[in-house]
Amino acid sequence: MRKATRRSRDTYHVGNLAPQLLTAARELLEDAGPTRLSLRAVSERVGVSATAAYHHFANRSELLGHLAAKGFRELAAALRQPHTEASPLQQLRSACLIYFGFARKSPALYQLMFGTELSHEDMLPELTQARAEAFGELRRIVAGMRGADRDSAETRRAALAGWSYIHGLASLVIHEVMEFPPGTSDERFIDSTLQGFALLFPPSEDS
Amino acid sequence: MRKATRRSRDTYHVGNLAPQLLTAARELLEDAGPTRLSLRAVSERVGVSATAAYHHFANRSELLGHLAAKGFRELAAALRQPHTEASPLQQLRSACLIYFGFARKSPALYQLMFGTELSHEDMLPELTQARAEAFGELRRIVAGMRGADRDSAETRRAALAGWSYIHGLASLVIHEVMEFPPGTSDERFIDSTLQGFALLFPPSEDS
DNA sequence: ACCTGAACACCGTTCAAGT
DNA sequence: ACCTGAACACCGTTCAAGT
Repeated sequence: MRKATRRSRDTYHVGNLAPQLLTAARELLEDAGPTRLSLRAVSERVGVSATAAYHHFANRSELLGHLAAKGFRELAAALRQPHTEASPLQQLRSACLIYFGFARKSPALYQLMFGTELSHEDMLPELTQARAEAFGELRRIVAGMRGADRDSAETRRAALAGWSYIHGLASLVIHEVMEFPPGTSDERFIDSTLQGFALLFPPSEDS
Repeated sequence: MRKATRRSRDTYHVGNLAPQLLTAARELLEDAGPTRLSLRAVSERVGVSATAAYHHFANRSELLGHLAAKGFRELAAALRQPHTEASPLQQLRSACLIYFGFARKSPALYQLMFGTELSHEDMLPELTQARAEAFGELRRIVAGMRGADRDSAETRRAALAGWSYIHGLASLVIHEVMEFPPGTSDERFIDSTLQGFALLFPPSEDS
């Protein structure tokens, strides 16, 4: 007989509850958004009591922090492409596309990574490091473009400028502040705004 | 005798509850952050019942929407400076400083304006318009810099690129993704990242 | 017209208790 | 060691009722 009830004992003391909670949270994240993602809903999805999570995470913030850290690691991995021997501008374009695509594919995760939900007080070391790793990839790309040292102050500045630009653009689009032009590809959109920059910083044509 | 109790009847039927709620919300916003700002706390601060707000706003989202709209109007006003007859780059620098200063002075308001808390479904027309107004100021500034038409496609692209950059930079700083270098002025910081851009887009020095 | 109080369905989090 | 259930202090929101 033994009906498989909802509160199945299959998930009692399984031993790997933490990763299960994380993947459940990740699944719910894109539907609920980072603000409305609730610990209770995550627990219920796994089939576990509402308080079980507290034996694996200090609180909701910490679970979210692990989720964000995973996001930064994925972003870093996506950016860790082979050195294509293309022109500097092509490399910049390519990195922008990867970054922009990541944000567009997982907007809620991206919002979590860069948003208000992360309690900045007790930051997970894991998260701080994953974030630094992602920024490191940006520096590596920029250094390659310029044929310069990855850790020089100039490269850092250039990478921060690039990061600001692409993060701002992705942010404006996924928060629907700017409408993403319907019927346009990511490629065309990135190219268009990259052109916009050239207009903003005229390559010393007159004067 | 007539003690002035907390639930004072002074605030019963005053007639201007809506603006009072708005200013109370604005006051609480920077302490609580956009995510944790609660309608109940706002009502309590005004000295009114928890449900009174529903006679003036459809729900929490709408109140937040009005707050954000006010923020965009303030930002637009700050940007609406007289045309200083300076070099294009000086004008860009000046606009960036104003924008960056706004975000740094009211980080929670800025996060609300560009964040997840705004239910994008039923957007207030007021908010959409105030936002467009702010972007209009950016376009005006960029058009002035380039000596071009404010509504041309090129100016729009350049303005969007500029907006992406400064929004990204402000966003990274106020969300504490990038540490704002301690002991540095906004001026120095903006100049430094603006230089970073020059490095990213080399002014055609070598072929 | 404008506001209140009780009520409902949610939250995060704690704590004693169970296995 | 790992999980549960009851409980607490919060939420947003509704609705009938008061002025």
